[in-house]
Amino acid sequence: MAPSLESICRDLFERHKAAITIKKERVAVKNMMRILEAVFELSRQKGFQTMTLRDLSRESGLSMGALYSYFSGKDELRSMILRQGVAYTRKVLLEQARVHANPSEKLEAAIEAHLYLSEVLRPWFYFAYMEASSLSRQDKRKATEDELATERIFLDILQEGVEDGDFRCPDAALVAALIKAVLQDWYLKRWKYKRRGITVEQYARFVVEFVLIGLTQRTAGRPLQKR
Amino acid sequence: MAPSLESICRDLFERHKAAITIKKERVAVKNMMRILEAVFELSRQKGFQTMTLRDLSRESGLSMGALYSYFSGKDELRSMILRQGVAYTRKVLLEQARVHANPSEKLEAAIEAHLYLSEVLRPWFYFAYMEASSLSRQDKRKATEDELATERIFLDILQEGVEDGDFRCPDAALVAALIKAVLQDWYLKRWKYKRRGITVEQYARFVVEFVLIGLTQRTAGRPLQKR
DNA sequence: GTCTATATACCGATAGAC
DNA sequence: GTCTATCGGTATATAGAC
Repeated sequence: MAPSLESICRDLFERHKAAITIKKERVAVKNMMRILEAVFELSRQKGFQTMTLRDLSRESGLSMGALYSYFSGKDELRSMILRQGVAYTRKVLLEQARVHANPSEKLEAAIEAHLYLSEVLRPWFYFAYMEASSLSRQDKRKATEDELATERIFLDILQEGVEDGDFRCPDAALVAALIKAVLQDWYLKRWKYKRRGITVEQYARFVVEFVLIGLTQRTAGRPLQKR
Repeated sequence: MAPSLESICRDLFERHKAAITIKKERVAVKNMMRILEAVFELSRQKGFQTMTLRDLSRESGLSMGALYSYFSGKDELRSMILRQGVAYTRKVLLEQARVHANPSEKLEAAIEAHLYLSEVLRPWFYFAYMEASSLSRQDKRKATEDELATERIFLDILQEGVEDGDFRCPDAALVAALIKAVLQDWYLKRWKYKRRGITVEQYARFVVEFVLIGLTQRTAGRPLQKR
């Protein structure tokens, strides 16, 4: 199924059926989407913590009481959203790495998949990044593991390329971190690229090209100048 | 003067003398440091919005009333910190670009300077990044301008290198953005690099090398694969 | 299922003693 | 300069009508 807010909200409903008091899927998914769109908009404007449930009630069109039929409290609302996004991203990236044969193509496919996914679910990605820091100790630990898991996908592709002799890369972990940082910049600083008229296709091409050059042209390196 | 929390707090006091009711510099700077360290710690733990002034009072050791002698309200506290950090960073980077002759050295010096600065003032940089999104409309506009101004410093160096024939770079703006994204990752995801035992020197060397290879080995590029 | 009305608690900010 | 005590406002969460 193509990634979209609706498909991921339906998934969300399935996973939280037990806790949600509304039983009709059509009603529940529709309202869940209204709630999430409102959360993303309000969080973008002023942050999740600053957003009050009264704000959310106004923006989503549901009453305070109705909101509490969909989640048990403000904190649970946040962690529910975060958990759902992570699993989805991982699934898509692994799929892309699997269907291609050689490391260069895998890398290109994974980079493009991440960019296009963050394009469709940009509010979700933005929210996840910004709110990950204000989690409970336990949830925060899980969030760092998720970050590393995504990076691991890129790292595995890089290491496979090194073994095959396609890539020269003495510090694959750093390259994987660089890729992740650059992919994050696309959805975190979207205004910057939009202002310059850069499309996701152009950005994807730039990232793939720049990284592949670094992976194929690497020399042994030179000592860092002391000062 | 070498960058440090104390020197930048002294600067802060000088610039806000009019609004601060405490007149003895020694007392004011000492307490200002305690306040800022507490703000950074609490913001890191749970975000600036979630941090209450009661939290800040407890963590800093000053009473609620005393806090209000150092800033006129919670919002002013935040924007005071943000404004102070930006001017400082810009000054240091420009200084580094100025004292070197050729573009490669300028680029290397600016990258290293940014990394070392974010090392010394890491809590400050982290705070600035995380809180920039929840600003007033006017302050937010200023924050985006500041972001572009920092990027502009790198862009100017790149363009100078292209003119001199040292760099091949059809999309300097994207490379500048990439550099900035990677520098930000160092202070935003510090735990990741710390866990892997990567020092700031190693990271600086990696970034400089990877970017310079991209700038000297670039081909005309190839079409993005359709799918 | 969704609403309004309200209980309870905590926040930012200030006044005034020391 | 720093403190304690307190005001007014607003937040989360719930109870009960429809």
